[in-house]
Amino acid sequence: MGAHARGDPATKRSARTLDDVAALSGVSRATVSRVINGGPASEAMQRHVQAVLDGTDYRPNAAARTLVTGHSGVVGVVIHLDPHLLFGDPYFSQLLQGIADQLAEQGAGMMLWLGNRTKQETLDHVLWMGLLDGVIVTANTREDPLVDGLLASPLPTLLIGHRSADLSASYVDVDHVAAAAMVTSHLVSLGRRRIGHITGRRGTVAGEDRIEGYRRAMHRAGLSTDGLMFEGDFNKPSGTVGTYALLERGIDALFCGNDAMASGALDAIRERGLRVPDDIALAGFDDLDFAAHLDPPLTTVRQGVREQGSEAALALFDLMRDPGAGPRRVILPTELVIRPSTVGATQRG
Amino acid sequence: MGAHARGDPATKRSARTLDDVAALSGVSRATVSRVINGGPASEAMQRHVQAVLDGTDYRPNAAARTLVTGHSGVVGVVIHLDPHLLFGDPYFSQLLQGIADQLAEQGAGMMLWLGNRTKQETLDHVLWMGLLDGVIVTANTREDPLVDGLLASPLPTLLIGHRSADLSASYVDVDHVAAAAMVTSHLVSLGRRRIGHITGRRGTVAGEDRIEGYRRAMHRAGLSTDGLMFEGDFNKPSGTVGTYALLERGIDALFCGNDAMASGALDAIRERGLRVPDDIALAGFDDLDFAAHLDPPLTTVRQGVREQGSEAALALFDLMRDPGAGPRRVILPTELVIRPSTVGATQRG
DNA sequence: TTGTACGCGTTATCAT
DNA sequence: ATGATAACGCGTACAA
Repeated sequence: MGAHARGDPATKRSARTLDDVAALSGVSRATVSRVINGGPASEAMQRHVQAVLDGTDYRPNAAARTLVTGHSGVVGVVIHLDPHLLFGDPYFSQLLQGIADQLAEQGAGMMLWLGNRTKQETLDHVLWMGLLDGVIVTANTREDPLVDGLLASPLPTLLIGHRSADLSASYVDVDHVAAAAMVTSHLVSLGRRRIGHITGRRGTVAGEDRIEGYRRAMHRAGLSTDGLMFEGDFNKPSGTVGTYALLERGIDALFCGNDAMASGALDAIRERGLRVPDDIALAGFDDLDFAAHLDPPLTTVRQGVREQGSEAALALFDLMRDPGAGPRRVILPTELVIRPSTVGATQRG
Repeated sequence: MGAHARGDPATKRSARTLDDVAALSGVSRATVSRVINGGPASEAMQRHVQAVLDGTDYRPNAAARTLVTGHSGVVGVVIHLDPHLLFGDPYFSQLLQGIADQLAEQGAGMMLWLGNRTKQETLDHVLWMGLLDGVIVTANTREDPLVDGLLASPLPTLLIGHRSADLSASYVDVDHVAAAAMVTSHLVSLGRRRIGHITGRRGTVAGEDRIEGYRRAMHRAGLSTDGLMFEGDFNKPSGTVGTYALLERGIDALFCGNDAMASGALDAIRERGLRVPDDIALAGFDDLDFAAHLDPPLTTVRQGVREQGSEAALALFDLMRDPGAGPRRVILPTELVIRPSTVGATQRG
């Protein structure tokens, strides 16, 4: 019942420290360290020590290693969001997957902070926890003391999304304005004239940039946006509510700030007995998995959320490797994915 | 452009180590350490050092602290699941929220591993990363080398869910068998006789335990289960497919292994032109947020997923505090939530 | 109450 | 190529 190596297939000799292994192999601890870390060592010595190593349950002490090298191999990830927003939106799960994937690939650990606390508390916590080599943080609102604090700290910081003020910051983002303009122009090109827009949450960069893109495209086409916008919050219900409102004012197309709201819009449109795309052409943003399986499949903007995550991790590693080389800025491409919700294929086969 | 304390509201004096602070306050570093950690120190000294401390940007070095104390204040969380299963299922997001919440509450950090790697790789990684005070891992399949490895390691380990073989392990779980029997009995009590069951993924504890509960309740009621079971996988599509299959064989009620599959079942039932609950009484398991908003709202089993997460964190802390006191076993209560999908209220208002 | 000094386990610098 | 030995920054027994 003791805490011995019960369950080990081959019973390994216990060696807690480098000195233990050194004693077991009859060499100095420095040599063992070199064998482990690939320092200069003769072929014979390599094999000898490695053999001993394999016969023990030795694991390097991460704290000691971190103390002397100055880096831990751990990066922080901060996704500060109201819990119900966080798990309601597949976007963040995918983002997390992308980050986790790439970090694992690089052999790095990941410390995670979700939005359960105030931003100030979270900031203190992250900074206090020291031992981080760098941090990835989602920057989705215009005002964000958490992001400010991280950027002001000595910690290498990489933003996912960015505010226009983040001039000297490193970030990964997509061009929301251009992408939104692209969708809107697509609707225009289909001959639609009264194109509504259900916006994302006020104060978010993505939400407001997409509004800007919508506005520009409409203006470019010589179309008015008066009374055609409804303030949503990125959640499905607001898509439904907003659609009822906009239908009253007469629209022939609708661009929703994200897929979730487009899904809600679809419910409202169907409930009113209207057809998509015949009566209303509908488009979303994100291309989440379900978008292709809606009825009809949804035209939307694909932004490779997962890729954003892994690119962020990659860029952070680059930043950590050479912090002096200036900020890393990555703008990922977006893609207009045209599906029957706008192009009007017949409903089914 | 230097890495100075630019951006600090009040420009703090830089103090990287305890010695720096000691020099600044004219005392020994031991005294500063005591003030920080609440050791014996005079009132006057407390105030004096604290004042100096507040005037600096000093932060304790986590690695050094960990090295000497032997604990890091960081716990690992391992949720090993196929990515598409992970983010398709709100269950895990909520679980993670519950865990993260409680860990933050306790001032602990959280290192996260998701299922991007093989279990062996993940195991090595977690163990290699040392410096963990304990680990929480989801145990949802019958065979799991990852869980086995963690349990065999010296790391305090807490399971969420458990296999019957995990006798000496600490875990938080619900009684799936009893809960599934409860739902099934509810359907029986409504006069239903041909009650179908769409199971969870084969090999999962939750899936097989719920089958067992269903079987027992049916047997107790003297009902046969022949041809009434369909093997699902916890995902919505399998609910739809399974429902079509079971409808062919004639059922008047359906118990799905989770809410996601029940949602898929609803689509199939509606598509066949049948009514819920009039023609088919429908029940799920989990009581995820959307269950109450289905049409009709879904009868299901609430299992406080979030609570499971926070209870797991709590139990782990308890285990770490006194590892000798034997395994901690927490069985959380479940609750049958009866809604119109079984009790047959009129469709709306 | 406060200061001195040692040890935590590792890597890195220096001789050899 | 290998072995002593000095850091790394902190907590804490022990001495004062």
